[in-house]
Amino acid sequence: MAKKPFQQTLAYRIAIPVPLYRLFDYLPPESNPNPNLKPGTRLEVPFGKNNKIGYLIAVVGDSDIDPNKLKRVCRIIDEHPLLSAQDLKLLHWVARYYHHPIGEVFSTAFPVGLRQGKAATLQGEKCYALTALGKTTASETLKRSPKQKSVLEKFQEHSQPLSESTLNAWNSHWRTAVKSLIDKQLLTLDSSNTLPHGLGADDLPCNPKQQAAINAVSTQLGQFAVFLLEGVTGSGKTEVYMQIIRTVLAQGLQVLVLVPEITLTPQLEERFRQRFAAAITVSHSKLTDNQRQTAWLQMQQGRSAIMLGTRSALFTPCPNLGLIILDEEHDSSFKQQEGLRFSARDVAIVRAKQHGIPVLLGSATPSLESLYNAQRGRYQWLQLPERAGNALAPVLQLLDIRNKPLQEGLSDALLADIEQTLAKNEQVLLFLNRRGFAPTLICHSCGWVAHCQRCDANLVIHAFEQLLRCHHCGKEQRLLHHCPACQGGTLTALGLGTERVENVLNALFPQQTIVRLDRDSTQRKGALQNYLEQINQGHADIILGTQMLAKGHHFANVTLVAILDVDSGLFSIDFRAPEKLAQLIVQVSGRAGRAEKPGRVILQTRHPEHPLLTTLIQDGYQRFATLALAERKQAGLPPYSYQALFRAAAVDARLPPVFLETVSQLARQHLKSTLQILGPVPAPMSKRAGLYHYQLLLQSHKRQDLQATLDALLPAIEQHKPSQKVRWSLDVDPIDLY
DNA sequence: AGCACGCCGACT
DNA sequence: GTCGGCGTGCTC
Repeated sequence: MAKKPFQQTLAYRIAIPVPLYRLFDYLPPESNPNPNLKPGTRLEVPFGKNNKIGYLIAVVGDSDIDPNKLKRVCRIIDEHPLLSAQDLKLLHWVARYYHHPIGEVFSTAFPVGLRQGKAATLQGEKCYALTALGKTTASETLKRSPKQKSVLEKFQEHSQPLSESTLNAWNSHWRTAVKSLIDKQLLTLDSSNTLPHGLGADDLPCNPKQQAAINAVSTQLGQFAVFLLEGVTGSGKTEVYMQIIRTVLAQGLQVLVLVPEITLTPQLEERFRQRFAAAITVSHSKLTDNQRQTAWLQMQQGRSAIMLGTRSALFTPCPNLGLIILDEEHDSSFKQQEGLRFSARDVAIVRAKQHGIPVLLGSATPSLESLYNAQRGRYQWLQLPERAGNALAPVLQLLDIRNKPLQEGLSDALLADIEQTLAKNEQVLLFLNRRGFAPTLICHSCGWVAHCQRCDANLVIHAFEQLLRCHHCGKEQRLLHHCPACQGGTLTALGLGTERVENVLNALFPQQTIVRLDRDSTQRKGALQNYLEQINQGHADIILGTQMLAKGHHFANVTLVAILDVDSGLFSIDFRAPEKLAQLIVQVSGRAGRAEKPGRVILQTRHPEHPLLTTLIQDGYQRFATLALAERKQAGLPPYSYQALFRAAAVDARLPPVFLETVSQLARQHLKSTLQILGPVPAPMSKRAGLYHYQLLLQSHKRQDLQATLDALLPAIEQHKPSQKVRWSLDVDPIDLY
C-alpha cells in the first residue's frame, strides 16, 4: 500500500493548527526556495479555502504527495526560527505523549499574536539607568521635588537599569519625574541588551532547613534533578526559591517560575520585582494578548531572566534556561482541562530533563504522585517542617455536630468561639465551598425541585439577585415564589450557600463587618484586591468565602478558621476526593495564626471518627498521604497505574456510547495484556449544557502498554467516519474523571 | 476546525 | 421553480 515517493521535490513539511494527526507538504516560495530553512520558522500557507499560519517541521527532498497537488508557501514569516531545537523536541514529545495534533500543540506554545502571523519584534521596552552622576548624587538634593527624589531613590536601591514595566508596577506616575531626571543627567536611557541580573533587595535570613534546601539545589545546577520541596505554610518556600534563583541568575541563566493562576497576585509579583528588579517578566491570563506576547519575546530573546507565570508560560522559549520552579505543585490548575490537556508539572519535568537542568516542585501538601516519586527516590525530598520566625502552627479540632442545633450551618459551639475571637479583636475566617444562597429550591407541599433543563443538576438560589442559576451551564432564570407544579405550594430553600450564611452572620453580629469572598462577590475587576486590602487593614471582622480563600492570601490577624461542612468531601465517587479534601483542610489551616498569635482550625463534621479526618488531624498530612497511597496501591489506581480517558458528548444521548464502544473495540484489537478497558459509562452528571457526556477509561500499570495502545488507536479513530458526529477528546493522565 | 459540495423541504 | 437545512468529505 505504501506509495512511491515522488522524486526530487524539495518540500517544506509543515504543522498546521487543525485537529488532524498529520503534517502537510508545501513547495517553497518561488522567490526564496531556501533549502536550509530551519524548523520552528512560521510560514503562511494556503490551506483549503483560507490561508493559515503553519510551523516548519522539516525540509524534505521527497514528498509522498503528487507534486501537482502541492501548493506553494505564501510567505516565510520569520527570518530566524522562533523555537530552538530543544523547544521543538519538547513540542514533539508533548504531541506524542498526549496524542494531540501537532499543529495544535505548536499553536498552544505560541502567544495569540504570533499564532496569527504577527511579526515577532519586540516593541523595544525602554530601560532607564543611573548615570555616574546619578549614582553619587544624594537624593536629599532633590527634596524640593519629592516625586523625582523617590524615583532617584528607587534607582539607587536597585542599582540596576529599570524597565518601563517595572516602573509601572511600582508607581504609575513616574514618567515626568524620569524625564526631569534625564534632563538633569542623573538618569539615562539604557540600551544595553545584556541579560539583566536584577539584583535588588537583599536576601532574608534563613533557618538551617531553608539553607539546606538552597544548598541542595544550588550544588546540582547544570544537571537534571527533580526536587520536591515540602514546606508547611509560612515556612519560607518563596525565600528558598529566590535565593536559588539568585545563584542561577549569577551564572547568566534564565529561570521559569510557574504558579497557579490564583496565587499570582500583585503582592507576589512585587516581591519578585523588589528582589530581582529589571530581570523579571510576568505572564498570566489577566494580561492582554500583546502584553503576553511581549513577555514571551523578552524571554525568547534573552532580554529577561525570570519568567513568573501560569501554566501556559511553561512553553516560553528560553535560550539559557537554568532552572524551573513550580510552586503549589499539587494544584489542579496546572492541568489544562481543554484542548491540549497537558500537565504543566509533568511537562516541566520533561523539559528540565531535556535541558539537563534541575526542576523544583514546591508545596505544603504535595500530590500523592509526587510524594510517591519522592519516596521511591526518583525525586530528592527537601523538607521545611518549621514555620519561619516564631509563628506557631495552628491547632486543628473536629467539632461533632451530630444532633446539635445549627443556625444556617453554624453550631452553638462555633458561634461561641467566633464571639470570643471577635472580643479579642481578632479576625475569623469561615469556609464554605458553595456559593449562592442555597443549592436547592423545593416545594414544601409536593416536593417539586427547581432543576436545570439542560443539565443533571439543581438550580442554585441566588437570593440577592433574585435568580435561579445553574452552576454547570450558567443558565439563569428569575427566582420563583410559587410552585409551578402544584401551584399553591410554598417554596423552601434547602441547604447552605455563602449568601445564606452571610445573612445569618449579619443578623447575629450586627456590629461586625462581614466580608464575603466568592465568585459572585468578586466578579467586578479589582474587587478581590479591594476586599483583600480591606481585610488586611483590619476593616473586616468575619471573612466568609469559598475555595478561593484557600490559597495565596495571607491574613495576619485571623486566629480562628472554620470549615462549615467538611463532610461533603468525604463521600465522593472520585478516588482523588480524599486527597483534595486533605489538601484543602491543610491549605485553609495555613490561613490561621501566621503571626505570633496561635491559630485554631475547627472542622464541623457529622463523621468525627472518619479515618481521613482523624489521621489528618492527629498525625498530619504526611501520615494521611502514606495511608492514601496504600489504598491507591491496593486498588491499582494512580500513581500505581496509568490512565487515559476518552470523553464523548453529543446532543443525541445514543451517540456517545456507540462511539466509545467502537473505540473500545478498536482498543481490544491492539490489546496489551496489562491493559484494562472500563466503560463506556455515562460521565458523572451526564447531561451538561444540553449535551450527554460519556467516558471510556483505559488503564494499565505499564505506561508503555497504554501508550502503545493509544499509538495504534488514534489513527484508527481518525479513519472512523461516525466519530465525526460526536465531540470527543482524549485525556492522558486525567486528574478528574468528570 | 472551517468550508465546500450535495441532495430534500418551505418560500420570494 | 429557488433558498437553505446540515450530512459527508477534504484539507499538502
